[in-house]
Amino acid sequence: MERLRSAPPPVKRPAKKSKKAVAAMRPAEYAAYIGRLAAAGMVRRRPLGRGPFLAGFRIFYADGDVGAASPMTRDRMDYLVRYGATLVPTYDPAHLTHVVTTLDRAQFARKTGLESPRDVPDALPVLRWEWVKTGERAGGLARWHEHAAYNDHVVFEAVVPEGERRTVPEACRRGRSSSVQAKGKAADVEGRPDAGDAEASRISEFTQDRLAGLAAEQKPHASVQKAQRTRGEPSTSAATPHGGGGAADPLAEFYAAARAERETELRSDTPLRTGHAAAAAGSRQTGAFQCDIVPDGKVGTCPNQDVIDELNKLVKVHRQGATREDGFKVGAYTRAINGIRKLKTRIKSSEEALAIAGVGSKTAQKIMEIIETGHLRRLDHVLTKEIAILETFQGIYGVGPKVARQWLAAGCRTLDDIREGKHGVKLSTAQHTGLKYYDDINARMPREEAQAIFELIKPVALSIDPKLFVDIMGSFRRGKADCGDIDILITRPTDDGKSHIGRRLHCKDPRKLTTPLGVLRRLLKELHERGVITEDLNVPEDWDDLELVYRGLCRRDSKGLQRRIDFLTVPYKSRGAALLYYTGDDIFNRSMRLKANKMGYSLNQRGLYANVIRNPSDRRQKFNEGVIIASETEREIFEKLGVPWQEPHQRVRGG
DNA sequence: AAACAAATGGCG
DNA sequence: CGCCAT
DNA sequence: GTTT
Ligand SMILES: Cc1cn([C@H]2C[C@H](O)[C@@H](COP(=O)(O)OP(=O)(O)OP(=O)(O)O)O2)c(=O)[nH]c1=O
Ligand SMILES: [Mg+2]
Repeated sequence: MERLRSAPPPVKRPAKKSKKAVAAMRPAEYAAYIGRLAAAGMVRRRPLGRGPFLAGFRIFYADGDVGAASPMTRDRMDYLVRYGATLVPTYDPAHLTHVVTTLDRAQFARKTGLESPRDVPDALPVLRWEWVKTGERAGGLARWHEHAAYNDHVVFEAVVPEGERRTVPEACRRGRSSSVQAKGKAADVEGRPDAGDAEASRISEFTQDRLAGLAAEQKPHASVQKAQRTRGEPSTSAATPHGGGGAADPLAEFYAAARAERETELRSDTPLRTGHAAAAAGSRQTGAFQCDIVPDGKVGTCPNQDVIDELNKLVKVHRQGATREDGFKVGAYTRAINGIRKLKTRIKSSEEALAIAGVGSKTAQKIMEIIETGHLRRLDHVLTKEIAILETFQGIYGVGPKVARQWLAAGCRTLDDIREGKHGVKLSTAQHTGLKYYDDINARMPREEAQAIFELIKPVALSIDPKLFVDIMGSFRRGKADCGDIDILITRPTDDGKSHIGRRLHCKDPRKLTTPLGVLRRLLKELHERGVITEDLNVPEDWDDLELVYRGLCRRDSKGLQRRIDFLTVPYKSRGAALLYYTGDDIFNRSMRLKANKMGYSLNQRGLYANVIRNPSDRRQKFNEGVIIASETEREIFEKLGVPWQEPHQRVRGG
């Protein structure tokens, strides 16, 4: 979704309509209107540092407005025009180069009069709004297929030429080669004139009747400003109501408002639930939080395992899909599978299937097909070789969906292709190590081996500083019989005024430090020398920080496989939150954090924070950090969240 | 018809 | 920043 | 894809 709301009123000078008249316009009318303004040179066309990256594009923007165009729709239309696009007010494929939409399939079909997005001409891309916003990035507009609105209508652009291809993103990259956008486009694009100086040509390119030169390329723009915003900080001042002059805390009234809101919800409590749980669950669509439900610990073989197996293949497929729809389907099928897993009897009818939470009519049908035939025929079409290849590539540490798709698109099919650097593939250092030990890293180890390796490490740590707390977390702490890696947490009490990095913050005298280099640095050095740690993947850069993360490989002895190992060091005050985080599992953590979020809190590996103000239109975005209310013990955090205490082995929510 | 949303850090 | 990792 |  859109994150910023920084755009000033886009339209400068009215020979125009009154505000009221504008507000009453329907989307198509507004599109035509703003087109006329643009034609008259009355739209400021290049507001920011980037060039008119939409120059020459003829875009139909389809939003869900019923009557008048909403402010957001107008905003976005303004934006499109401002960056050089020509808005086409109706769905008219012959005169379009792009369709941009926020609609789901059904809405889109209704709006365009088509049966389905499949019926859009093959060369005409239908893209999400997010694609437009990528034009502001350093790398310029993203490739179409990465932002396809619907997974059955994905338009690919021409393959990036050798020289352009990259394995690892380059931050300072400016424009894009023209061939990126050149081919595979609507037929009317061929042989368009080069837009030359986009700036100059734009003046005469606006009329809707004329087909503007399409692929006006962004030329490398000398003065692209580099975003300097600090991570996690709000980029707007939307939360400061009155300029926030000299007040101690400009957000004070928002704290009060947030608190009041929470308390209101608390009063409308259901007796069945604890106050906080109800407050949080009240606004929620899919009911309770997973972390609230303590698993009964019973294990039995599932009578519908075959169904689950087939549906999981569908999850695999959609996991590799790049669209938003795919993302939601992954979630939807996963929820359905969780529902099915709870059943103690074999599903016998579609009615029975439909009764399962998370199973709707489509999934119920699929379930019955599996029950009756043992197989889901749809999988024959969607579970392709390409899916398997993408999964193989993503098995390399440091390779995610983007790089995997890039390699596939470039023509790579096997790990040997990657090893041989075919098609211009380049590897980062971590990827290189990941490929070298591909099989080792992807194997899980018996918990006994994790234990044994840990016992090589712990004494070394304690010999550096006997007051350290050192323990294995992750799946090992949850009691799993096999572990994907070893997760080690390190901290140290400060009752003697020292910490696991010594006292360097308060004491400059190196002779008084407990550990001259900091525990972790000394420990890693020692373990390298002993041959326990064999490769680094990710080494902390600022060793002065109390919170450090290390990732690498290790092995029990020269005959052992290479195993992934992670270290996390934290301030002693954070130990409860860190324990909670690092014990997981990941799904459990997300559930706890989601609940915290909905309660007006925020939970991370440092603690539980209250009075967190979030952006109402994007709840993931925080306006402030909040004030810490729990961090020293796990139990305290459970209590404040109203989650029943659960031992590590009970905190399993994922497969 | 709209919602569905963890939170953080390192690399290049 | 965008990607990848936990 | 499902739920509200
Ligand atoms: C991967 C991941 C882990 N975590 C937390 C919870 C995990 O238990 C902890 C360690 O991460 P992992 O080592 O990736 O997970 P794990 O130890 O639970 O399972 P495995 O046996 O496969 O190693 O970090 C998250 O909070 N979010 C994540 O996305
Ligand atoms: Mg682990």
